[in-house]
Formats: sequence, C-alpha cells, structure tokens
Amino acid sequence: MISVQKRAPEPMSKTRLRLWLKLLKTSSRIETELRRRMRIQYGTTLPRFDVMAALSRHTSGLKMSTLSNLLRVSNGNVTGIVDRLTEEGHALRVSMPGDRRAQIAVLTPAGRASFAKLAATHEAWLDQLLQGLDADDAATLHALLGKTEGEIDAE
Amino acid sequence: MISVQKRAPEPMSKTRLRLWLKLLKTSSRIETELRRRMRIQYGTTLPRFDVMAALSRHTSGLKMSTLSNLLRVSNGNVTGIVDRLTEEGHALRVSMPGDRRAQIAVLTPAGRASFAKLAATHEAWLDQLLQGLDADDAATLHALLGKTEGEIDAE
DNA sequence: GCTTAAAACTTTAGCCTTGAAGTATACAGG
DNA sequence: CCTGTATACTTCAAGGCTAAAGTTTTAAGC
Repeated sequence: MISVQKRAPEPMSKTRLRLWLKLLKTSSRIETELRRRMRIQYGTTLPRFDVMAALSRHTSGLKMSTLSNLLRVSNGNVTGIVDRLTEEGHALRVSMPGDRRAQIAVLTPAGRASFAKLAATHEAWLDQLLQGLDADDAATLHALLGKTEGEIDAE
Repeated sequence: MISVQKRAPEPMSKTRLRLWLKLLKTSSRIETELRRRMRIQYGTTLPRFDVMAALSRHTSGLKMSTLSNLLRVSNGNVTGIVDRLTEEGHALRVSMPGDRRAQIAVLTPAGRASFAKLAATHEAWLDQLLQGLDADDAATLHALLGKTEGEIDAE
C-alpha cells in the first residue's frame, strides 16, 4: 500500500487572508501606476480626477455634501480637493439659491475640456494594464468581487 | 420572422474600466473598514501594522532601506512610521555594526506581544469580511488577479 | 419671536505618502 | 591621502485623508 502524504488543509481564514493580500497588492500596483502617470503626464492626481469625473456626469454641478457621499470621502476632504481644482481653474463654487449654507461645485469649460482628454487616456491605460484579462475573465472577476459585498457589520 | 434587438457589444476597454472601478471599490471598502477597526479597537494604523508584520517575520530586525523595499514605500515614509512605533515603545533602532550610515529596526518585546494579538484579530476580520467567498471562489479570484501582473511598461 | 437642534460647510490636528533636497558615511580610483 | 560618487538615512514641502471642533444658516417647537 502506497502511503500518500496528505498535507493538513489550510484553514479557510488563512486562504482568505492570502486572498486579501493579493487583492490589496493588485489594486495598489494599478493605483500607484495610475497616480504616477497622472502626475507625470498631466500634472494632476487621482482624487482630483475622481471629483472631476463626478462633476462631469452632473452638468449642473453637485452640492459639496453630495460629492462627499458619492465619493465616500469626508466632507473636509472634498473641501480641499475642490479648493485645488478651483485654484487650477478647473472648477468653481456657486452658492445655492435658497440655502445660504450650501455650495455647488461645477466644472468650468476648461475643466470639462481637461477632463475629456484625461478620461479617454485613463480608459486606455486601464485597457493596457488589464490586458491580461479577456471578457470572460473580467465577467468572472467582476461577479466574484460582487460576492464580497454586505459583510461590514458585526465587528 | 421575429427581429431580435441586439445591443452593440461593449468595447473591451469599457469592460476593463468597469472592472477596475469594481476592483478599486472592493479593496477600498475592505481597507477602510480595516483601518477603522484598527484605529478604534487598537489605536493603531494599517501602515504601522504592515511594518510590525515585516519586523515580526525577521526576528533579527531589518535595515530601514530593506523595509522600504519590502513594503514598496518610500524611505522617508519608513522613517516616519518607525519613529512613531519607537515613540509607542513597539520598535527601536539599533545601529548597524560596520556601517554607521545604516539603522536596523527591531520589534521590542512589547511590540512583539502587541503584534501577535493584532495579527490574530486581523485574520479573523478578513475571514469575516470575505465570508461571501468559499474556497473555490478564493482560488479562482486569486488566479484571475495573478493574470493582471506584468503589464506596467509601455506608457 | 425665541430657543434649540440639525444641517452644510470649513478649519484643524494628526497621520500617511511621495519626490526631492540635504547630511553623513562608505568606497573606489588616482 | 584626496576626490568624487554612491549609499543610507532624514528632512522638507505638498497633497490626501480622517475625525473632531467650529461657524453659519436653516428649520422646528413652543
């Protein structure tokens, strides 16, 4: 009788930990590369790009607090980013009629033009960075990532 | 004859872009939750945890520059994190015999004990946050993430 | 109308991060 | 030895991020 050496199976928690490290590494690698290209080739940053993307989809502008909820970042953070976009001439604040507390951020025409170019490049970069994945891979990956949602309770 | 309305197929670059947004959202969601729990339950941060993890795997300590390469962060960054770990009593610097430029960071016994607890909790957190994925899912996901590697050239 | 609470935003302190500049040390060639 | 260059680390400036505190305005209850 041939004795087969059976390795003790890895506990599920270890498998999940390793998966997390891989996930983090992958997204960090891509994110770092995107940041680097944005900085070098366009002199801008990912957070600014994200804000511009949100504003670009809402032609009439967005309230600061809406922007903050949409991007899942703190309201103080949005204040700073919109400040810098404003200094650059890419965005501006208009006060909301009827509520003097609220501010609405809008892209300037210059900001709109800048963003259009940047968005096209951004899509091309990702097409290249993820070229290792075909349509099936992408669909599978997308679905699996979706399965991780909704477990943020019970700390 | 029944005419079937066929949607124009989404170009691959759009698919990849959507995948990236999903990937980023997933890893941000988990990372934010980990940071929150570390802060609230242990008064520490993910970067400090990462440094402690590296030091914990190297009992005899690590040169600052090695630490920087291992974690893929700038050397100035490591300086700051080790500074704070030192203030907390979790780490200390010893100068390297034979090279007065170099510093070796080591965990203190207190740091080692702290990390042991934290690491166990960290693994449990991830087990919970990724409970939507079974062993097969994890293996598939891990493999697909691996397929994205090695495309960081040609900017 | 007054008081109080809630909402919208900004400000602040602290940490993390980078790239670039600065300091000290090591080493190699002449 | 001396000089230049490379290495190891720290410091700095700027941005991004958060939670918490602060300001102004709105709205609700009485």
